[in-house]
Amino acid sequence: MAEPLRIDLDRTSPVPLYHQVASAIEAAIADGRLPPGQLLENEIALAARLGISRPTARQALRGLVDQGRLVRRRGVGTQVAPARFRRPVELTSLADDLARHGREPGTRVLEHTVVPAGALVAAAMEIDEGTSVVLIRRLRSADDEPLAVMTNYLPAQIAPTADELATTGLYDALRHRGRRPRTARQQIGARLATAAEARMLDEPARAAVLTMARTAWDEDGSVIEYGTHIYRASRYQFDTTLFTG
Amino acid sequence: MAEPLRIDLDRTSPVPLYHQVASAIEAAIADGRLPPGQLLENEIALAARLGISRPTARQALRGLVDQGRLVRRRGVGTQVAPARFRRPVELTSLADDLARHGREPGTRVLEHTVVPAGALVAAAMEIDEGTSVVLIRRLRSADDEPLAVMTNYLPAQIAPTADELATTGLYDALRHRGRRPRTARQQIGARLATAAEARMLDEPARAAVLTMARTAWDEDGSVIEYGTHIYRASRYQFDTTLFTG
DNA sequence: TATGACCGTATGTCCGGACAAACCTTGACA
DNA sequence: TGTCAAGGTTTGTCCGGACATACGGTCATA
Repeated sequence: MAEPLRIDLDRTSPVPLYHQVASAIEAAIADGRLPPGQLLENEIALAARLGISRPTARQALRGLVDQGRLVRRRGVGTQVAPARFRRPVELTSLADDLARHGREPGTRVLEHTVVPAGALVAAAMEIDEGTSVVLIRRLRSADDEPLAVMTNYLPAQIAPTADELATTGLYDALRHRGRRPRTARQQIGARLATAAEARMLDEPARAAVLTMARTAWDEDGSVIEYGTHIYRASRYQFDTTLFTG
Repeated sequence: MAEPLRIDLDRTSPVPLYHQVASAIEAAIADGRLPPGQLLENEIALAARLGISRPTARQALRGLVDQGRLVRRRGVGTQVAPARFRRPVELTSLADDLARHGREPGTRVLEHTVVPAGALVAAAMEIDEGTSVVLIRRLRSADDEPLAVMTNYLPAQIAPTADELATTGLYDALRHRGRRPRTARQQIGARLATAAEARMLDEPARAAVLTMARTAWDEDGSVIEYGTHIYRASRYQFDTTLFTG
């Protein structure tokens, strides 16, 4: 322990105390003030210093341990976890991926219509065949280079407008409507591009493309989105980190 | 609430009370005594009935909520979550995938040699260039149909023998040596098969193949395996489920 | 010098209580 | 009949305390 991390608490804020503490520590880890392996002060000292109870301090630390940002050992203390054990917190969207690599996302909305759900779409969305859904097809790009063609189906009452999608990602728009994805199932495969796809993506004929089909559910367990996407395999790959129980 | 779930606690056991409670509820969910959507009795009643304090009851329930087995809403109560919220537990291997679909895995070991690590392999395995590693190349099949060509690099001291690999999966062999993978990072992409690859996989020339590069670490943070794999896109796709924190 | 017992430290488990906030239902009123 | 306010229910947050258990180092002893 060099010097203890400074944490300002606001007891008038509606944000719970434990969350304020956790956010402060998380931020310190993220920007390097707390490097991997760094030992934190112990719970008792932390609680005393901040003027909170030990259970509250523990609640803050436990959340960070659950995210894999801290590791704790009895008799030893609490330290910052190695970077590779930290689990991602959000379902990533293409916009997030690009932003992380410092690339500029772009969107051209190719189609935005209401259609009756076909058999496949209805099954994926867990609705009756023929129910009206909004179909959105977008050409996504990074630094003005075409990257993917995305086809999404959404329940009519939560679908973003074409204007929204031109400036923001689909998941951001959904979050803005208070529908936060909680679970998603995705299937990743590959095939050869059709002539039309190759043209749109600026690829040679019969190039390999990555395919991804994804269904996303919110916390109520209802489907908020189903999409089938095609990515240029020459410019994009899926990068995931997995953890054991 | 039909009838309350019967839970027997053993206060002399070294197993914490909250864990005994959580296990009992988890088992009841697993075998269907508590179906999805079922409302549990409230925390206070549960604690009183079992003779434990409310914080202890909450700790049990919180663990199950974190695993996605229960959902709670203030003013409403605690319910068993929809089935799809239950998280998968393990890093999956090909053998696991095939077993889940009831297909018979097969392995032909094409190569099993000691080689000095090249620049790419050394970087991925976090070792010095030129260090001796074991290279293993296998042709994997399902129901006698070729499915993938897998190339793995392992630290020499933990590498399974060719005989082991003929009958069991790589991860099983590593687990058998006490090296359990804890984290893995994988990159999934696609490209066209080379002529030799197409021949091995029984695919037409210039077919699309899925590529996967994976690095796995154990609980100490040391690399236990690095592999680059090629899958027949016509017969295989990656199926993953994602969750938000 | 090597080894084992001891002890301080830090987290793990558990208890009891109090108030706040969100949710649903009910009933009164327009 | 429709709507809004009130109240009861349930989980969320926070406090204070107590003892248990695992870890690591130190010190005394063989």
